Amino acid sequence: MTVTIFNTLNSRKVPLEPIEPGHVKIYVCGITAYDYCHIGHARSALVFDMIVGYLQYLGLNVTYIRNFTDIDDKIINRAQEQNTSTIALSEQFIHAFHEDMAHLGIASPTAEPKATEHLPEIIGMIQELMAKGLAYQAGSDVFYAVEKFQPYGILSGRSLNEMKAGARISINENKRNPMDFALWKGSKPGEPTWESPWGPGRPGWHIECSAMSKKYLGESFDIHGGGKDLVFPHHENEIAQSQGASGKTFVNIWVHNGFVTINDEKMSKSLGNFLTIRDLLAQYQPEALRLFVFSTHYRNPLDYSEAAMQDAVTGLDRLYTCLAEIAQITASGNPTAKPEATVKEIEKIESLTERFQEAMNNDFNTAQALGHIFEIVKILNRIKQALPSNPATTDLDLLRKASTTIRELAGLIGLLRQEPSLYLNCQQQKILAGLDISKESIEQLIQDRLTARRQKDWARADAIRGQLLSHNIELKDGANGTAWSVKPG
RNA sequence: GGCGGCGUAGCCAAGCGGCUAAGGCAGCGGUCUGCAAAACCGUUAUUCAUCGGUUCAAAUCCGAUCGCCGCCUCCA
Repeated sequence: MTVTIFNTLNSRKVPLEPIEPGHVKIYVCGITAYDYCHIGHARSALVFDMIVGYLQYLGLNVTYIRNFTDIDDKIINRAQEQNTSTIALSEQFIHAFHEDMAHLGIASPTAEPKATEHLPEIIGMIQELMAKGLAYQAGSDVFYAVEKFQPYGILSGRSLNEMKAGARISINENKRNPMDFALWKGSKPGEPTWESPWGPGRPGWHIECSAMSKKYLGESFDIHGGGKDLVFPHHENEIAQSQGASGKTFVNIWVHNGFVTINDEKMSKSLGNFLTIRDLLAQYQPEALRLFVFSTHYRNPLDYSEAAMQDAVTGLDRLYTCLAEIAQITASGNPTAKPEATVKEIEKIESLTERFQEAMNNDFNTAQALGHIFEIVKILNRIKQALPSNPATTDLDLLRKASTTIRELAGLIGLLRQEPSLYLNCQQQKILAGLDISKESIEQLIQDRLTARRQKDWARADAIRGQLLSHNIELKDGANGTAWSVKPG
């Protein structure tokens, strides 16, 4: 079975058929490096990390390019505000980005080219476009003549006429058509500049991706990705540039991930609901974020809320708890005992890999794939709970094998990569750090309560339990004494 | 105004022509417990925004209506 992917170009799921058999080439628009990355950037990075990882799992060779925009208006403005250079600023945030990616457990792409390191390629492509009559110089700027590129609008499904009707086009006297966009911008005083045939200036935003994708992946390649907001104008313009220059199909499949909202509002600094990856990871495990992100299909909108994250944390704990408990089973197994697992359950468990792949092959349906995993966890828990003291060998084998499979598959989307018992311990440790009561006091109170319980002084025992609960400490009386944990939320 | 998307249980979310409408969270019932908590099990939509239509068959296709959202300006 082959992978099918939703293609923005024709709004259809299409089979992935690499141009070069067995080798997938993918380009994803990365960040503009002028600030810390937010949860929306995280989603995009996670989604393409998942896609690349899954394709590799299928045995495909993947060349994955993700660029940095390290020169543009926002960077120039921010650098001026902070009295620093554009280079220093972009370097700072590229570094921060790498840190964030590492914390999220995102694998490095094959290459991460920067716009400023590809000026010769950029200038070369602009010259090519001018030679073909697709671009023109106006003053110190160079513009792309969108009317000259017949398919303009093919990706975003709009025609130039429709767009002209819209009132939101910036007016620029130098443009022949208001929709024309800058390939090269003549620099104003104080701005970083590069020499060019049109005088000192800098590249427009879109041309860098055309130039760099060509350099690293060739004139035609398999997948181009990015956030939904990049469809127009960025990706539309890339098509105009690359296809205009080469005369060949630029990209076969366009993949766009949906947006992240916060409490149903678009993230924006003015609304004060701007959440950076750092903010988030200060509070939650990276894997909890992944579970949250991948619980929704990548093309659908994703609404962030504390409650949603808490759900993800709870879900992750559930998965790890199941694995940890299976790992703790020490029984060696009775070859003649009657198995607990039913035929139906065994079938479900054994078809997990197949069903997981089926979901993933269908436009990377991680939500469904995760659903399959949770379903198996439920079955494993049932079997585990029903196990007698001397359990059947077949049951133990089944549990252990399934456990391995679950970790393998979940690992493909970056989940359950930690040792289950370590994960659970770590959760506890982290929580401990935030307590307003010391570990010693907790344990002393537990001892006091134990004494009371021995004397069957239930009133006192319950009072102590209530006291600890007021500090958010929950007690769990078990066969091996009393354990405690911090109440979530 | 133009283009596109969405509306499935209390919440989140798969399913996109035909097996019992996945799964998670919360709730409830149970096991356990001195009582709890935790853990685990079980359970929770005759119905998929509304109204029509196509079909032997629709949450899934078509049309209309209502309600959300995104893009059209920098944006993942």
